[in-house]
Amino acid sequence: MLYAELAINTPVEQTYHYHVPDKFPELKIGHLVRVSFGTAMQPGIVVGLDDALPPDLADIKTKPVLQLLDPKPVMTPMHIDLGRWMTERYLTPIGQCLWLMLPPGITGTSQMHIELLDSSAEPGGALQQQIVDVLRDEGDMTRKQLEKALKRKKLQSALRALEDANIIQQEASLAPASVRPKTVRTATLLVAEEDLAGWRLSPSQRRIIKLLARFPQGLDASVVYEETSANSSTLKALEDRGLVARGARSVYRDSLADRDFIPTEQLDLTGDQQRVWDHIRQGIETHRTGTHQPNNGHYAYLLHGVTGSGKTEIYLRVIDHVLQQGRQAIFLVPEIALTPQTIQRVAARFPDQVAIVHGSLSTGERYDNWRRARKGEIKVVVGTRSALFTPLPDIGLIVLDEEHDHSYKHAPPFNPPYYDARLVAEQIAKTNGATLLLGSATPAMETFYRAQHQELGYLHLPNRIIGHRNRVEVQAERIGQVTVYKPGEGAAMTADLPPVEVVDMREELKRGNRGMFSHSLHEALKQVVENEQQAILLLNRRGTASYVFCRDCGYKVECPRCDTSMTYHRVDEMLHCHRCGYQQMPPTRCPECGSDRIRYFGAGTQQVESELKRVLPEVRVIRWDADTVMQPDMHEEILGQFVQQQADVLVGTQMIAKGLDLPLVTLVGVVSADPGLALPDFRADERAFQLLTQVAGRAGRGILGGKVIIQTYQPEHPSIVHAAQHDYTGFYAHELLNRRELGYPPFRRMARILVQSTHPVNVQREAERVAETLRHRIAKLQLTDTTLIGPAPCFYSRIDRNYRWHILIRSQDPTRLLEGLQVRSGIYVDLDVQDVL
DNA sequence: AGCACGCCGACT
DNA sequence: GTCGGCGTGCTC
Repeated sequence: MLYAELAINTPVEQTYHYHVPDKFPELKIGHLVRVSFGTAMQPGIVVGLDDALPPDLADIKTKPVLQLLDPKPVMTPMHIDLGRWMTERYLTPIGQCLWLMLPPGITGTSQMHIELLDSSAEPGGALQQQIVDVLRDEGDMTRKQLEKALKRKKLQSALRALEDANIIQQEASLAPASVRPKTVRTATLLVAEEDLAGWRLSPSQRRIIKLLARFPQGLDASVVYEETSANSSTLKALEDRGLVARGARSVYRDSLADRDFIPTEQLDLTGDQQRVWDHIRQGIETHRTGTHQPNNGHYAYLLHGVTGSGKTEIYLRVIDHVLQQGRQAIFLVPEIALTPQTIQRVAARFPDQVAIVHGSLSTGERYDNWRRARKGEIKVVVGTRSALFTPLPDIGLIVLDEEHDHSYKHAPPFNPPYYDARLVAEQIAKTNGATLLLGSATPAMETFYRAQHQELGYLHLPNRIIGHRNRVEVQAERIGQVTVYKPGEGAAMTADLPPVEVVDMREELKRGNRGMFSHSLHEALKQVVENEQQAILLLNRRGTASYVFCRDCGYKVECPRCDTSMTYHRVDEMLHCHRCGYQQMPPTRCPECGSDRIRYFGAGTQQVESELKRVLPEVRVIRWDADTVMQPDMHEEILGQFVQQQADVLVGTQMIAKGLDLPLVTLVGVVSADPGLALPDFRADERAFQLLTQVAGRAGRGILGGKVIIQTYQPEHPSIVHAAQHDYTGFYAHELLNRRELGYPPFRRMARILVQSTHPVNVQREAERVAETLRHRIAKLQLTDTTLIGPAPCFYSRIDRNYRWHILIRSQDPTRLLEGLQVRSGIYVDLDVQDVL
């Protein structure tokens, strides 16, 4: 007898064994099947096949595999191994780890159907009687429907009593998948056009025939309607007369299908790029020939390159190389909407081979991308962290661009496992003999540390490229200016990073300037506008909020669900909560004292815009932040407007610091660098440094050069000092000392237990209970290197009605402490925490 | 996650 | 005496 070991999507760590009836001779590892599990009907993934049961299960009687839900395996053995690895690393049940890799909607959920057997029954008990009445009036239904009809849950015991009395029967079934292949209607002409000479046909019927005659293979009905302005009844009429056959065609939902990318060729490499590329290529060759030592060998690299140093061209070269070997590549970016230029470049270099995978796709699009990838029809997947799990048959390369970005961490309020895409990518690379490239201008502390310790190959691109000498000269002539840049190696022109001026706002205050802009920044902005160049103004407002408050009594409008200040949005004239999305009308009178002197205060982009217009009345401004971007596609629109010089100044928050290439920007101003420096997060300084360095890199990417002005009240802060000097290694060395002293990553791992509850008392009690358990275990297991911080309220102490407490754990191996820990709902265990706010 | 089993208060 | 509360343990 053949037995299948299945992973079921339940919060249970173990797998379950079922026997395989003879009618499934083709059953393979990775197949999705339907089985009875407990009282439910569940989908399961085959993770093992064997002729015998494991010895400890020898005298168990197995249930059968009931159905094959997809003729093809839904994942490769590599992906199953990856799931097992995640189970161990993140202490998350195998089922949940594997389901993470499936497109949503591919399986339905278990449903309990209730059938009334004896409609004349008079059961004891009011509830039982109600159930019988409802079933008699409305017919058989599912458990969910019954709960809804009776407006109550907890029907368990009543239903069981009814079943015992043979009044009803309950049967579990698996609901059908909510996502399916899409089909479109087609039409094909069945006769020759000339044979219809004597037929009486309406004008629209004639138009259809005429059109279809040109396409003997048939056309999509939608095209027919569009071209002939006929409708389906006309087509139906033709079908009824036997002239046209209507059919259906299976299509892929493809969000890229109606976008054009102008194919581009490879660029010549600079000397630096050539060295990096040679290094990677040699690595791939050695790897493929098997002489490679996987553990200290460098199939995994940190590509450390300043902004504009040409990392993307390296990525494209490696992708191309891997595709030529017949393998596929995954290219991850932090956020699709914020990196349109990068995506554009990848899509243009590999036309018709790229799919884009991210969270805002419809389930249909995700399903179709997934199916195409599984069939080997996609060569390059570009996407956010979840794209890592695309079932490509033979992954040869994984790129993580801007690898320091925190969006590579999967974290609550999503479902576990709380994986780090950098580590998962490395695991895939390791098991699949693939190359891993982690690229950044400001690598995460952990990543650089690992590169220093030879766990990752270190590749460096220290120079910014402005362009080819020819192009630069042509451009300079056109603009009528001499470029400030110098020729580098080969044909490339390279540039120094822009000079950074740090303005001490305390001095400005002393000189009587109480405005938002220092004298320096004001002058620089004026210059930019006069010279018809462009500027970016960054508002670092991580962890800060603006206020709507009463001038008379000081009352502040707070979100009733989060206890954070609400922000006024001019777009819809509403107050918004940035944590949970709650909205309300702005008060016209103070709810506390009745005063009508309600004021809006805070360093929002709106305030920057108004102030800018006050000091430079002729300036044209575009704001780019979460308030102006209502839909995801507005990112590209805003960016497009700025690129086309419809504005002089782009004002925005963190998101403007990402990988934008804006050649006309000659000035970057950081309005205030200070928020974010004082946050209770051990990565706060690192984040601030990264943000400032990244945004500074936006200046002077064209031939015009540029400069950066950082306004701050803490000019001596290490994050600011080092960012101002573009000094990554200096910052790294300084921060590493801190981390070592405090036992933070990379010296120990940092785990976090987050406790959420709508009851402030419960949440504290629960957090203290968990902490007590942990202290107990630390003592019992003698985990001398493990220390707890907390329990304490989180920085964001309430989000969306939930009060939040946490416990932070510093440990060489938090797994030992946390494995087997009972976590009830509302408790989230994150073993590699990024954000601790 | 569901669901069954099991042991204690408030209802007929 | 039963209904139903949720604590504990199991699902091949």
